[in-house]
Amino acid sequence: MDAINSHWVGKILKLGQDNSELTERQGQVLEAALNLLVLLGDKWTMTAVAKAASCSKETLYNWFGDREGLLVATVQWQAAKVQMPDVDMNNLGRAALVRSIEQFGRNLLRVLTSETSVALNRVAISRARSSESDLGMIVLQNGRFAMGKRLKPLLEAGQREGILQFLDSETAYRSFFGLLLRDTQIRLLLGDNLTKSSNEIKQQAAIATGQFMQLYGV
Amino acid sequence: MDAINSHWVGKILKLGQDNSELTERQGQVLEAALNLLVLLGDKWTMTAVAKAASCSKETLYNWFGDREGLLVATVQWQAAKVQMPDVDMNNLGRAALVRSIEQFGRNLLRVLTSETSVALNRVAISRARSSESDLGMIVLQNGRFAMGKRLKPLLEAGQREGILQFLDSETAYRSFFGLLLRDTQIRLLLGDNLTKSSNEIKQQAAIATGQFMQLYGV
DNA sequence: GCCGTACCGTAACGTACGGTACGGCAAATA
DNA sequence: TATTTGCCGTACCGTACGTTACGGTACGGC
Repeated sequence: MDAINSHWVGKILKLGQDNSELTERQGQVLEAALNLLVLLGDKWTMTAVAKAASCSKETLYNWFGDREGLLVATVQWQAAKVQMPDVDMNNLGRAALVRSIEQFGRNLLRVLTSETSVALNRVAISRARSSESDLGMIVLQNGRFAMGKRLKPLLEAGQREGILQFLDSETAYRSFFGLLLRDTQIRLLLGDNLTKSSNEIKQQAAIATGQFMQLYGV
Repeated sequence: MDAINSHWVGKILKLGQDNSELTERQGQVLEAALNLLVLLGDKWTMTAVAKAASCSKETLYNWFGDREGLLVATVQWQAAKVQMPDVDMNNLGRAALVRSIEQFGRNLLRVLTSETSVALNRVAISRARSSESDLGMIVLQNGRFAMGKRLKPLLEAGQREGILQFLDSETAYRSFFGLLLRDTQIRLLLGDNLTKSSNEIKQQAAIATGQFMQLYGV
């Protein structure tokens, strides 16, 4: 594939994390592609996307280059939709800190157990080795790492206030992640039927937060 | 696929967990298939297996039925090789209990971060939705659940001795799993380069055990 | 009105791969 | 020795899917 002269390469590369360059129609196509990814999993195909989006395959290739490009654009389209609310950093008493962490945990758990996230992680994992564009890293960047960037300042603030204690916030975050998810994510990925009601998510976030405070509270 | 009259079905179904029915030559083929799975990932193909094992495709189909059957047999072949040592249930003082848990954690962490485990989980995840034989469940059964069967009696003994306290051992096990692995497994699956040295594994198992005792010790 | 551009629908191409068929050969069986 | 069996190597078939090509339509600019 001679990518040098292709008119779409610039667009793909420029896309980066945000999708401000996308037209409304392109967004519709990506939305259809995303839904189909959740629906079909590894049977997701260019023809199917074209049909579902009511567009021609030629358009898909013009806009996104190839299958991998469409996949990446679809993943980023979803990533841009998931915006974690900023955590509340004001009036950091212990109770407020706990509330913020717990709130964060609820969001993280809700996102990572959603059908969409599971489907996206599945496809990224299945292509983790062979993919040129390293879809796995994109998913990690937009999921696991982006979350860390949100939570860690809160944890560090908690440490400054003398409420928390740890050597580095990265490790503390990883602990919280483990307490929160346990084996949930891998079981979902493997097809285990762990349906998490909104209530269970709330409860699990509360438990994890309590355990986290027990380990890292002063 | 008309499986009713196929002469191999009985063999496949009888296999179950153990592979006592396999001839030595069949074991060699599965070993080659396993190595190739680690090496090729989703590019694992019947032709490649036949070539690597120096056998004909026809033989593969005669022995294992179809691609899925060979995949399942390969996974079970690996599962039979990984035997967790039984945990030491005697003289259960607190120190001995902690030592046993930590030892268990080391093994679990070593297995689940191995290239083989990652490759197997990858292929099971990528086929989680479409697979007729539910490869994901087989992997879970032989990995996550089999481990639980080993650790839980130990935890329950610890509770009887008044060293540990929890509502049910399943939840306690899930907590330990989370503390031990954190985000390690998902990151490995997604292609993140987390090389765990034997020393780091030891250290991480110690940390997780300490935290587990902090949460569930009396 | 005419041209270029963008897009849709669909057909066609190339290839990779799951699955099958068959010839040959060597060991077991009779 | 003659026959059957089990397996290797390889050629082959059918199909699915990524990718390309092309005819047809809508539309904005000159």
